[in-house]
Amino acid sequence: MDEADDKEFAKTLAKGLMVLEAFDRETPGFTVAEIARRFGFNRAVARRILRTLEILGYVRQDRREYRLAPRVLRLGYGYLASNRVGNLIHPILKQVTDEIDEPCSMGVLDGDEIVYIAHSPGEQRYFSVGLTVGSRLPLLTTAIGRALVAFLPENQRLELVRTAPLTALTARTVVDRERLAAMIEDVRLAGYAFVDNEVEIGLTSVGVPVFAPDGAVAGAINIVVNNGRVDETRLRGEYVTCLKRCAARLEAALG
Amino acid sequence: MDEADDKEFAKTLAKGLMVLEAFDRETPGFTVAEIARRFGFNRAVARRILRTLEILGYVRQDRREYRLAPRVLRLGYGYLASNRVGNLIHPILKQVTDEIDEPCSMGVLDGDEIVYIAHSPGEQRYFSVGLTVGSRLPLLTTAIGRALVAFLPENQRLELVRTAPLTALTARTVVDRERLAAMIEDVRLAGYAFVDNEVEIGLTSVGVPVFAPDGAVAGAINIVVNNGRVDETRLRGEYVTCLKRCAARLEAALG
DNA sequence: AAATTTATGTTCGATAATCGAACATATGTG
DNA sequence: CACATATGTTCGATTATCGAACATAAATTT
Repeated sequence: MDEADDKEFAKTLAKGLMVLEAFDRETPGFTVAEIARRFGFNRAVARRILRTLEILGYVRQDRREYRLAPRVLRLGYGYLASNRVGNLIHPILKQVTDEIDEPCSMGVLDGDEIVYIAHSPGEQRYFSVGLTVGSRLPLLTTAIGRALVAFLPENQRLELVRTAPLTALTARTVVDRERLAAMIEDVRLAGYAFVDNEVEIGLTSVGVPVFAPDGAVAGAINIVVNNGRVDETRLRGEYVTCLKRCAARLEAALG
Repeated sequence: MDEADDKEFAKTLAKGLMVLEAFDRETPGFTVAEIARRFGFNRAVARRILRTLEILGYVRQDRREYRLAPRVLRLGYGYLASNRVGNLIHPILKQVTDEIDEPCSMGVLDGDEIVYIAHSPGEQRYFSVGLTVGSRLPLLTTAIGRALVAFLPENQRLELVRTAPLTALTARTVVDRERLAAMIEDVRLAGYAFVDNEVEIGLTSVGVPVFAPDGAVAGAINIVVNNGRVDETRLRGEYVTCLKRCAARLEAALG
């Protein structure tokens, strides 16, 4: 973070936002002291921030512990509304799920991660990973991420391939950046990404890019399936075709 | 807002959050001056807040205009993750949509509004209103809202029936609070809410409450249909039954 | 093109918001 | 019950934030 320019940076605001982002599936609640410790704030600071957030309705206090309140959803909602996720994107993704009963999502680039902005779940029988709006995934290890990166302007693409985090989620995860660069090149030529067992053993995913009217890549969409349910030929054929049709619809709707 | 206690309230944080909430479908972008005018900030203040938000990645500047960046989704994501919206709630709602192909949502109480925390769209052919995670609806005019209010503790229920905003969205909207109180009483006895043309002419909706393990109402779920597609008997019968089954599954999963 | 209007960039002293240490009180634990 | 730990509360010191004033840039009009 480039917080160098002292006079032009509202530190209190930054701290408050840090606090809001701290809440998580693993740690849904914090006491004042926990927040203070985690961020190195003085306890009085942590307390004032939490109290402010409580007065504004973003958190609720239960005993000593503060938890997020539904009002926090307002903060992200403007983004979803601006991008017409509800009335355009989500229904179009649902068409994919209707056609082939597998979960389908749309994500956009945020820093060096993919953020899901819409998700249409398939049958819920498998797929333990809980993906929602706001879920984050690594850029270089996922089909949706590679589909997006592959169509970024060259300098940005190279930069991300060089620097984006790369952790081996499974034994099959490609962590060699040279090899990755070549794979992403292939994605650009093929027009889609195919990722097999690199995120979680047993999951295969295909992804294609979605373009903005000006030709820049705006995001990407994917389908995730359990291995064995669908063979590779069909994934690369029928499923990719379905995704591409979906991408075309999205481009038409958003254009 | 109870900003009376001077020493214990971080004003800069509050201002920053106001700014983040300002972005909208209608006004997705703001200049520094627009923000300053809207909230009565000094321009230097508005600028510093926007620059801070930009450095932190929550907004992006394009020419003079600032727009939300996908990072804002992090702020609400903790809430969704804490409540297991992705891996539990959403798949269960999808079962409803699979069974009867109509949109189904879950909402919770936020102040005197309902906020959607999960939404499973049906066929996209109709239903222009774009509902997503984070969408807000009036409490007393919607089936989902009435289903929730009806099962709140008495004092809170009466308070909300007395004070929650009540605007006539259509000619059929019930705006008489006495009558509304009686209707909500009926909802509690019947176990579900049925609302017909009060939100938008042509839409009918049914809603049922979802309870937390401690017996308190945690939220509510609904189905919305276009008039004429389904007759009232079937809505009150089959559809309500389906919703109640869904509510039971949610209660089991979250309990 | 020049003039006018409106928006933004920038600076800097004044002000009040924020900080942090220190102590008081509450809560949990062995 | 005593000890450890967490939170509530206060208040002077500090410095982050404010806002007026001016400079510059961009739109709009004549």
